Amino acid sequence: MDVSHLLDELNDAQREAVSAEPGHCLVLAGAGSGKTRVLVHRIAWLIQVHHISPMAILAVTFTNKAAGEMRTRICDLLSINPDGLWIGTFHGICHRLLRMHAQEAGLPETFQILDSDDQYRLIRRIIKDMELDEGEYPARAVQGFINAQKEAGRRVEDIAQSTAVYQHDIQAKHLAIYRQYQAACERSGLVDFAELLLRVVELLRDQPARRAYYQKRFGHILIDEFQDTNSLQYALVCLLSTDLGPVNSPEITTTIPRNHLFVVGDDDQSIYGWRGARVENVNQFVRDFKPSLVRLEQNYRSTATILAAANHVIEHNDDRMGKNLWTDGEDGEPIRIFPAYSAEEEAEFVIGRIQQWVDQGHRLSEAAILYRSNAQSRLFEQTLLREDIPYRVYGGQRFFERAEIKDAMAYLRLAHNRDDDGAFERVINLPTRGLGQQTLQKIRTVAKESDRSLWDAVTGMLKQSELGARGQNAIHGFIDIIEQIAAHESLGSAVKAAVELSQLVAWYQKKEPPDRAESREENLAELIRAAEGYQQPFEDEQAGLSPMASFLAQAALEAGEHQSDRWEDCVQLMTLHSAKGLEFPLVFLAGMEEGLFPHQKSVEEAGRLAEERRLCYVGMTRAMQQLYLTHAESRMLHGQTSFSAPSRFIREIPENLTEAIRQSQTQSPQQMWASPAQSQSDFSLGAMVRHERFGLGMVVSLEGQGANARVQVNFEEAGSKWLVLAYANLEPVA
DNA sequence: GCGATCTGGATTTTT
DNA sequence: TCCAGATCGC
Repeated sequence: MDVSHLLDELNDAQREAVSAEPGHCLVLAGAGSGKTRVLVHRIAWLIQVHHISPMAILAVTFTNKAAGEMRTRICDLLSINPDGLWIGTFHGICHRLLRMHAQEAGLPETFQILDSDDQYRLIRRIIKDMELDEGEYPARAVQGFINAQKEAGRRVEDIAQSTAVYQHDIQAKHLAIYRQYQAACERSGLVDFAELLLRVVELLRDQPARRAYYQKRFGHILIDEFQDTNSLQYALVCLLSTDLGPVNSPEITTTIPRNHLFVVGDDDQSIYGWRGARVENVNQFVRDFKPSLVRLEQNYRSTATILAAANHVIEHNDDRMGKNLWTDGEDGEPIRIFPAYSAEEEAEFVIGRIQQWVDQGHRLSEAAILYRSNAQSRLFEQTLLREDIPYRVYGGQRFFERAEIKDAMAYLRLAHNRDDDGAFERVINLPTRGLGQQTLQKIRTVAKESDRSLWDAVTGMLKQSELGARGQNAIHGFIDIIEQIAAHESLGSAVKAAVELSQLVAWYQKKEPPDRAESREENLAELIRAAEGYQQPFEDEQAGLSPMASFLAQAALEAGEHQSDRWEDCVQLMTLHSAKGLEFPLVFLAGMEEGLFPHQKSVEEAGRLAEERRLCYVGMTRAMQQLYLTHAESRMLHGQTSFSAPSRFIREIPENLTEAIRQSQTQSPQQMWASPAQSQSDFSLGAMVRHERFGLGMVVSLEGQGANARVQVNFEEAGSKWLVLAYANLEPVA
């Protein structure tokens, strides 16, 4: 078979990776270096050249989107549908394994997935039930604690046994909540996201035969975005590998042919440390598996100037694996830096430049405005709205996260599994059917005392007539609805029944303004349509899942699009985090200010600056042709005007790669930072200073050093305002 | 059960 | 400033 097409369009490094000999391989893939292409071609290479069965290949990604894209591209490349090939997210794959081995993993066959929102609600409920102070034990923090424990592979028992730290009251309480939470999950047959992974890790760890089976089956394991893996995911990879001595008993490993890991990642693009991702896993992988190493450094996206600038910024980080992006393309235009007086002016400037871009015959959708935090989108949106320019904001609520969808889904969940207490709590009185807190509390108490689910408890209480007449009626009605939904055979009609019988639409119409209610109604209609057209994945069917179970799992695992992607031509607005993996001809990094980016919290907490810098690197490398960095001297933050110096990341770009749009201030940002004249020693209490905009003022206090240095000034000309400023924005007056 | 009012907190996000 | 969540009064 002619396989030249698999290598023809690749550069040397890509070719080296795709055709790497059996053994482990680590591909360090810089931004825009064609990493997905390498993964896809590698899989095709394994199938067509090494005649590996698709069944023996496991490809893991981080998002459903990436998994879908990879599948499509493989289909295109091979022009066959590689059935049996496992491509999915860590969670998707673990879900699949648990469906196949529910019993062995200690789960009921009907187990359902608890998404973050469900998890949060459940934890809050438990904290309330335990009569703990919600101020002292915020559910969010406890949720973080529990997930962190699970991600470290720690069960309640593991922690309870490990001594000292958990003797303190707070930790002991956290642990107690964890215990209650886990018990509640088990009673209801619910599995949270971390649990999906942990159960599989435990299954493979404790059952050598199973482990051996999958080690043998998956001869080739490919993992994307390895820098984003957490401890649990790393543990899973180790368990699936035949090579990691300590976890495998010799009698088993010797009988299994060696399997191969192909890992792709970029330590410079690790931006999810705050949610448990461990860049260290990349180095750990090198130590544990001694892979061959391929660097993809040729960039096909950005101009040489943009790459040079990004390289300079990222070089300020230590502990890199080292990589230098290059291109054989053109130098392109300089990085443009705009110092705005205010955030409003920044927005106007950015949108002005976008209009110019369009006037030059380009498309709106080629322009992206990237920012550090979501709140920054507001001003841009206002300005775009005023100028009547269409735009799209990424992020926000996704389809299956919408309240009305979750409501309807709770009816379905309950119809599917009566023990789902989370679902019960959510809709037992929604729409309100006259059940008060008292009745509800009574039901909870009974359930708790008899260690039964709420559904069991309430049906029991009905039989014993332990409820008031009104409550009795209400609950009868509710039970009736659930039973009716459950009686439907097809998924589509069950969902339709859930939406109709629940009378959610009427409820929202009564409760909310017409436009809001209308959108909810549309979403519910969309839900029915989605259910009616739902095609159960082959694997789910194979695993013996009912369409309903599979639909519910899908909804939790894949929350759907943020917005219906109307393919309109519009400006793209998103956070730097959401921009990862995307590219745009024209990119604005807005709000490049100390305190905002790098964010204050990351500056304060030791060791978090490097990740901010990587985020900057990610942002810069999104740009194909033009890159603007803008910062505002003043902006409204939490209802107060605050003043900030330009971001240190601007300073880290050599001046010869940049062009200052306005030399309004005394110096360019680079000079502001570099100039020895602008240091604390040049200011003293009571000294007079001048500010470009606020005029003459007097120094009333001084604090901080370097980037965080601030001086408080009383500006008499500006109506005796006391403003806190960066030194760099002030000029001493003799 | 629900609207009006008060309060506190405000990176980043996928599964 | 702006939002969500808690609290209060009917």
